[in-house]
Amino acid sequence: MNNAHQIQTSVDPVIFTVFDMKLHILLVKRNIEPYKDCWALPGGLVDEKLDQDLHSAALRKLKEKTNVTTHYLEQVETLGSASRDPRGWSVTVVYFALVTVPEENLSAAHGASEVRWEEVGKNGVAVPLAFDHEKLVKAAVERLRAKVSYTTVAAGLLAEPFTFLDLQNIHEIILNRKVEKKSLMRRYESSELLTEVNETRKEGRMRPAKLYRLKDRETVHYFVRTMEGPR
Amino acid sequence: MNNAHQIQTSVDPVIFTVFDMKLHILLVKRNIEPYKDCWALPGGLVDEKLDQDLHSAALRKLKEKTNVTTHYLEQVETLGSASRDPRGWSVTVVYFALVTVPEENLSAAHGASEVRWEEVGKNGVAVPLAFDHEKLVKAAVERLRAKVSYTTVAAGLLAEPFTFLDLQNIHEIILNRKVEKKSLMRRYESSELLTEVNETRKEGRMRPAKLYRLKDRETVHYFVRTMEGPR
DNA sequence: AAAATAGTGTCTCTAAGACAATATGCG
DNA sequence: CGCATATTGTCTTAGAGACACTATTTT
Repeated sequence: MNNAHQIQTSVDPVIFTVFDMKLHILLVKRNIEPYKDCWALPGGLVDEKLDQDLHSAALRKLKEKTNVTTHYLEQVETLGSASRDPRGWSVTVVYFALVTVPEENLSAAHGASEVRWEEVGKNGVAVPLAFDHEKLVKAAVERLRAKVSYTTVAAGLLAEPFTFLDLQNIHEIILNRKVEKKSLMRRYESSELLTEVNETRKEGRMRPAKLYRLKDRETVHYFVRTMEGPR
Repeated sequence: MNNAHQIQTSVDPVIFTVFDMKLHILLVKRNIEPYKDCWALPGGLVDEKLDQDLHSAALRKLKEKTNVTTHYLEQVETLGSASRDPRGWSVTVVYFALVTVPEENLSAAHGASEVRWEEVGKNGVAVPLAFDHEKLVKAAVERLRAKVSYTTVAAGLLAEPFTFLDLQNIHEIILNRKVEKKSLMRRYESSELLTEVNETRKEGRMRPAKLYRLKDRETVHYFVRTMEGPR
């Protein structure tokens, strides 16, 4: 049992944000082989010296390749096989992260010559991705959709303060379908996670909406039922 | 970026079964350092030569250390850190597996001098475990309980054919609380996963229960609501 | 028929879906 | 005021919890 293991271990964060009424993920263009010049997730090898654990490895990747900060980071799944990387057996731990607004200062560094927010459509992203990253993205999107339909995580994507309409839009964009205004309202009321803010945003010539903040950006409420959508 | 990674990668299956009206997991006694003579999960290093991917690595461990077969194997989570193994940075992928009846012929082989089914109580197992295995067990038990409360996975633990009471017992044992007979019945009826079998089991001096089989042991039905239990 | 467990009926309750009805701020 | 959106009311429906009632064997 003393075979020196050469299994490469990496973390691959799928970083979600919403803008222009669309769900986006962050991609970087690889500038080394294999898959040079191909778009990929902003992940990379775990560094035994730098990283205390997997979670902090994922946070380090987030910080290095972008400089977004996140209020939510969750492990999705781990893929490992002999075939997923041409260089040999490899394992990657997929995370998904939610960030509010895309920062302008995305730093192209550490093996990334370019960084870009890419729209997530019905069938994932439009560009081909390196390795099995399309599969990883698919897994992360599925997890995100599932989680959004029975928790309050989606609220973490919003910049504060936000209106109820913002909240509704976020849900509809992520789930890619309409959600019932009243149902959503009831859910968030019962969660007691929102707090009204008494500022008000102008926004044109009609009744202005109330503004809300999360009492605690770290707390996620779990509901016992999933939102099913129209029958 | 060419540091030779020495991260050990292992899989640790948490193998569940139910007998004597109690939930049990399979443990092996380690016969090598570190944690020699300590009980541990029946896991071990991924073998680049033997294993095509993580899933088959988990199946191999299952087969090697025990010879149970399972109808259900699910990845739970991956833990990796510099500190969880005294020998250095390591990553382990935790799986949970459901097996029907404990087989008598547990083989003590491959680094295990003893194999044993250990009862899972309210706070995990009674014996101390090697490494961070108690944490891994806790994660697996939580996942199992969650899953049982909104899917039909529990049925996979039963030897066929089984009665409805068997099904109810399995749920109550895993969840560690009463479940409503009628609710459970409705759920399984709506899932359309069971098929009546027209044999009948004698069993003493009262009305015999209908016997069921799963139409397909691989299919798991997901409900949109969680069973909440008594209010 | 009595015992004893198996299986069903049915009432209540929670929360979601649907969508109508009001409320409110501004021009 | 009237527009346009915000917010609330409320009816319906699905499915869980509670628990009583009926059914079916065997002795």
